[in-house]
Amino acid sequence: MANSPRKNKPSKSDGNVVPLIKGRRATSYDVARLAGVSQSAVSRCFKPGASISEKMRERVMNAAKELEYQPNAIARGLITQRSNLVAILVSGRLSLYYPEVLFKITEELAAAGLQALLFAVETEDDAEVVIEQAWQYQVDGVISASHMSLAQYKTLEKRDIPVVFFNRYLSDQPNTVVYCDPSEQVRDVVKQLKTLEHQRAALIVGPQDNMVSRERSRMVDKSLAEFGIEKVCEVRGDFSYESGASALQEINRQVEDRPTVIFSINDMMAMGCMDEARSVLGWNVPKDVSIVSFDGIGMSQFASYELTTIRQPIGRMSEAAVRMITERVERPDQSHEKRVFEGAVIPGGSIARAAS
Amino acid sequence: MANSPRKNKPSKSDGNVVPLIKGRRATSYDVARLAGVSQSAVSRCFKPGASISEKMRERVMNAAKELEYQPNAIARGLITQRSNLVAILVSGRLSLYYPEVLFKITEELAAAGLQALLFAVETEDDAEVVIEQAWQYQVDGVISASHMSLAQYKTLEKRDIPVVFFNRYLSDQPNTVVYCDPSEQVRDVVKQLKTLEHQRAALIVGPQDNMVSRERSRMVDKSLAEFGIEKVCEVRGDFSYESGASALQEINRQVEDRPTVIFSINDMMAMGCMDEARSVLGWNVPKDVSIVSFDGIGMSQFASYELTTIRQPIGRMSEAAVRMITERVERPDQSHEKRVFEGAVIPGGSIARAAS
DNA sequence: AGGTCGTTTGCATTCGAATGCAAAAATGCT
DNA sequence: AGCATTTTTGCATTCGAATGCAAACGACCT
Repeated sequence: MANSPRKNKPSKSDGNVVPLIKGRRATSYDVARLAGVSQSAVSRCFKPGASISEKMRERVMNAAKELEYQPNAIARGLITQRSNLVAILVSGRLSLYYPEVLFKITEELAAAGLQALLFAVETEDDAEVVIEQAWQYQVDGVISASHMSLAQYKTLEKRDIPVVFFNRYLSDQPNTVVYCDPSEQVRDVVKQLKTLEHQRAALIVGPQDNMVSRERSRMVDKSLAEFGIEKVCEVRGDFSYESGASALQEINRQVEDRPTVIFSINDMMAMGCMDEARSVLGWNVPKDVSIVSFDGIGMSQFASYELTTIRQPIGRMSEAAVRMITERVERPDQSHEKRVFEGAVIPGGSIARAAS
Repeated sequence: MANSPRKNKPSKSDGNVVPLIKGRRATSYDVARLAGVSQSAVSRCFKPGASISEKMRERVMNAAKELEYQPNAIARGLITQRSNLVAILVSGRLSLYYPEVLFKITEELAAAGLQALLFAVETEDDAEVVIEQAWQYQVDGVISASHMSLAQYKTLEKRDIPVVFFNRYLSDQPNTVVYCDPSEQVRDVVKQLKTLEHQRAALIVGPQDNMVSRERSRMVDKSLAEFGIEKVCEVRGDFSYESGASALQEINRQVEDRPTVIFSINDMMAMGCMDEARSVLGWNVPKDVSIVSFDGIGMSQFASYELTTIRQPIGRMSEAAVRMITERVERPDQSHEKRVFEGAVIPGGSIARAAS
């Protein structure tokens, strides 16, 4: 018999079709009934590579179009044990600096048939909550661009949810990471500063618990030592424009002999610092002091700033993150991997020969 | 009998518990078995307001904790017909200007027990695809901060999916909207410009199909007319910094008599314009030319720019959008509503008495 | 026509939680 | 204690699609 509308057929007599019962969306059963085939057939039509004859596919697809049928991803997820959802964990800060990253990642995920489930994480407690929520939604993977503790990571690992860290990683722990290592570029820049006769450097770093900040400052320290440039002080900011401005004041307070160059761990603080130098302290950048920073965000190249900065290839990094998560969703046994990209120096107008 | 592990009880004899079969997550049945209760009881424990005794709740919760049980939101969604997912449609542009909006919306949604499913929309064709995907995921609602055609909106409406437009709306169509109407502030600013003896204004607008741009330029035109300031030209940009810079060149080309004030439909172009004026044309802002813009994004207040701009209260707008979508998810018959916020003038240093 | 092999199709079951209904337990009242 | 009433609990079914298995079909060959 062609029509078994539901398991228990309520009325076997009527074969007339209600196109779309007001308020209820069409299911595969509705399509099957209209096309006069089984529900399995409908299901198979929407699964690429399934065994279906051309004739049947056409019949089903016509019925599907008529009823505006689209398979229910929720029901599919339940039976296949694959939600096709990927959790994206972002903190306010990151999304502020790299809006493009989010957009790019979403786009790329969609191209791979995955959806981005966005989670806002500000504190470590947030992360706790968010990880449970992601687990409830059966996400197939996590891209983490926010803070995550080792315990939290272990939880995800135990639950067999692959995690890709974006621009951070857990040390002493095998994990999958997209990262930018600008140490070569730092060395290049410092070398250049040496030839420009710089002698004293100040450093503006980010929050203590931030890994990117720690790594970058380590690189700066190392290269300064190598080329014999003295580090006169180090002050801490929170990555924001305002904190860059006050960092400069702090530097000015701590050091009697003005540094010849200031390194900022990110562009935003560098911009705050530069503006403060020019409009409050009345220093000329780069004549009185040079500024170098990290990130290469769009506005660092605005004519008012033209920072000399070390860019991260975030487009390629986003791509890599998505590729890595999809690979691991397909094959959960995939081994861990670190993809480390080089930075690139954007030569701007913010460095010059040291003032004598 | 206490233990019926599945519908067809395979072994009624054994009561010993496998804590967590490797690789399989605990289900409500597992918890029920461990606690020695029915699956329904477990389900009720996780539903606020359900009829459950204190004693039972405790027993179940202990078992749940032991098994690290969290209800499966996918399965729940299937039976309740509520996914608790809200689609957020963003275009690259918007997310670039208001990264905070996304973050804020996600946070607020989470507070209301909803999750943000992010979709990247660049073209109208993207919107088509995205709407189908959202439909597949049974989203309970849509917040649209990107382009959407009338037909696309009608599709969603027919499917009973509530839509909240963020900073845009469909005219001649009842719809639910969060919007900013800065006409009062435009008038105030123009009035002030009049007292500063400005006579000639140029206008930098955005893409033709962009509603916000059209509305804002309409307001500017109206106020200029009211106060008798001549509009000497109008050039088109694409909201980007670069296009603001080239817009200024275009203005300079088109008009022999330099305008006394330039209106830019958004901050980003205003910044491009300002930089171009200062560093390429060698004009002094605000002495030679004043600049006024819209948005009030963070960097418009950086010391290098200090734009006089008309801010949108995006924090409150994000909140309102979330409130409105949750209301409509709870009660789909809720009538349409427009929430219009006022703008706020941020008095910056980019305007001055007109050059004579 | 009959037989073999490969392809299509349908049947029945499954995923995990929610819920209407009825049975059971707890409570209140005389 | 006995009965009425309320609260708790369990049973059985449901949501919508996917899939292993077996039956039906078709193509091809002798």
